[in-house]
Amino acid sequence: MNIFATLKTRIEAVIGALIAEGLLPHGLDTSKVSAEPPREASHGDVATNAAMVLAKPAGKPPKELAALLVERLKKVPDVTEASVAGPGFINLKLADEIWRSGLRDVLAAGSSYGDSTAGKGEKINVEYVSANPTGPMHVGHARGAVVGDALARLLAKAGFAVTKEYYINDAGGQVDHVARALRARYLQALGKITEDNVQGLLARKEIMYGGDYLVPVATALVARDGDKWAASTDEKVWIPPLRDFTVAYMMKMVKEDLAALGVQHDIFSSEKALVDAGKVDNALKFLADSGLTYTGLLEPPKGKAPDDWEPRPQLLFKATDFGDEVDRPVKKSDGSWTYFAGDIAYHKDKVDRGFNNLVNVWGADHGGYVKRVQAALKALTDNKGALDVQLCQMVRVLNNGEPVKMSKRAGTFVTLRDLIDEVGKDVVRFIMLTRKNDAPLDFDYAKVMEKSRENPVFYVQYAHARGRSVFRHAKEMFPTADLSDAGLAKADLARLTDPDEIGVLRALANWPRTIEGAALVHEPHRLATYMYDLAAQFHGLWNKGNDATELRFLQAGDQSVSCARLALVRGVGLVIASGLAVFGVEPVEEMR
RNA sequence: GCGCCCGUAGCUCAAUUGGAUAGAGCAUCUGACUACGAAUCAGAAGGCUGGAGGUUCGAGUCCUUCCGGGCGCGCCA
Repeated sequence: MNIFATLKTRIEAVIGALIAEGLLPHGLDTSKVSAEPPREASHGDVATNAAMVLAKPAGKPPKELAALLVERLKKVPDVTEASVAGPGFINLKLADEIWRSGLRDVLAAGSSYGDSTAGKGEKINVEYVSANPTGPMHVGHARGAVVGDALARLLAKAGFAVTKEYYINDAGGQVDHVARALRARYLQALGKITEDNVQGLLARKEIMYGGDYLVPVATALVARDGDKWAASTDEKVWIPPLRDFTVAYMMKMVKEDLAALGVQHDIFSSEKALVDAGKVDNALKFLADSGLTYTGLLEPPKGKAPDDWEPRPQLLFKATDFGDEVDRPVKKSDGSWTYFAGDIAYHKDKVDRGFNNLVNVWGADHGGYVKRVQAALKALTDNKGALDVQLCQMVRVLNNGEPVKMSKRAGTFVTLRDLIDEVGKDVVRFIMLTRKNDAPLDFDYAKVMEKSRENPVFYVQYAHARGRSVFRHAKEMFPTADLSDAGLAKADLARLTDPDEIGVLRALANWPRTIEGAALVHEPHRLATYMYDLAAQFHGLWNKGNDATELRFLQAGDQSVSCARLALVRGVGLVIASGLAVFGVEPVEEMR
């Protein structure tokens, strides 16, 4: 248990004692009582709002209640000072020893420090990337991939049973379009048509794909099937095999790209497989049986009616019963299922697999789609299921402030591979996690490689590398000392007395609650801020040793103090490393 | 026209989920290197949190409304 949770239970015990003595009413709800580090360090180590949230139900003015609590809190173990401040906050000061014992906890837990049981082992499904198998992955996919992957790792660290999932949209018209484009490249590869012919074909409205990336696919198809698909002009003959071929090829590319990013999914779910298994029909029958679908007409969108609008009866899902703006079509007017119908089936499938807690990571252009899927999930689970959709805003790729639009490799948009080639996997991952995902992000090649405080990746990695460097020196200086985590835990930590040293220990004690908080609200980027701040404190302490040499971590004549400080350095390194692990980033041993 | 997201220092962004005097970096100004790597650090200055109402002990955060920006808006996926 972390220090703040410990203090909270002790505060609750004090309240309980006051209730038992009849000084506070029975049945007092303490669920809103908090024990948090105050923003302002001068306010002490822990602040509680107990007096303020309990004042009304207890029928006492906040200040009076606070005074009562303060008297008792002063006697609580590890509390050295308690005082009332502002409107009724109670500020506690703790003995330095509690922070030192926190450091021992870090060393004992190692890389699992900060792990939480908040998730109670509950199953949660995180679906992310889910890029259509129609072409190479681009920057936008990269952001979704990193955010989803880090969120999944974060939730796992916070005690959830996480499944990482990818939904392959391999059933709709998009993949047919790619098949048509592939056919053009295929005929070209066979020498039957020229590049000009290809461009002519690709310019046709129904063929929206066909970048150069299809050329090797066509070559591979020729290698496998020869000219088997060249003769027939009937799409029905060649679309299915070409579609399957390209989907398989594209998914292989997608998986390679994701592997290069260090992203791995547990499950790949196929839309086509859902359709073929009849799950769409089943899901919609389920809704129909619940009386949640009907055949009706939709109003045209207000203020922006399409020119060719004409009302047509369609099968609609009663999304408005579950908080959506309008009812949503599940069948096209030709009677075939809409994409939404497939998505209903897919989410039903997730529910049937035991997930009531779902997270989807989507691009911001799908924002308009959120409510209807949430409505569908509520309908499918009798309002029990929860779906959180994390929307990722655009990434602007820049180089020294100049927009980069084209890929060097693919010649069209900036691909995920471009990013990795340019700056490396770890930098891509970290930078993608420095902003909350619903805010646009600038990704500047030059800036993210800069070696300065401006660049959070560098700054955090530098702190880690500096710590490792201290240990390299320590091994020479104290060749017989036990510098393992277990050995350092036995160091005389009472030698850590400088306010800035204690300050770093306080920061380490905040790691577990940072993890829990970030996991609960699905915001992995919070860890980036934490790591940056911890790095800043560490660099500050380091530099203090430049002037005050007695504060340097290593003191040649004093192994005892050196080991205490090495324990601190190691604690910082462990926490940074465990934060980077959530981000899927390797901590570096030294900067080069 | 409707819906969703966003609006915080000159710039780029935080802010413990409703907590106290809203914090960092950059830029500006002032300092610290015969170094456990100064690739860093210490300090100064910078704010009516887009505007106006409301909810309460307490609002950047929640509600209403307006202004400004982004995304989306029947049978595309």
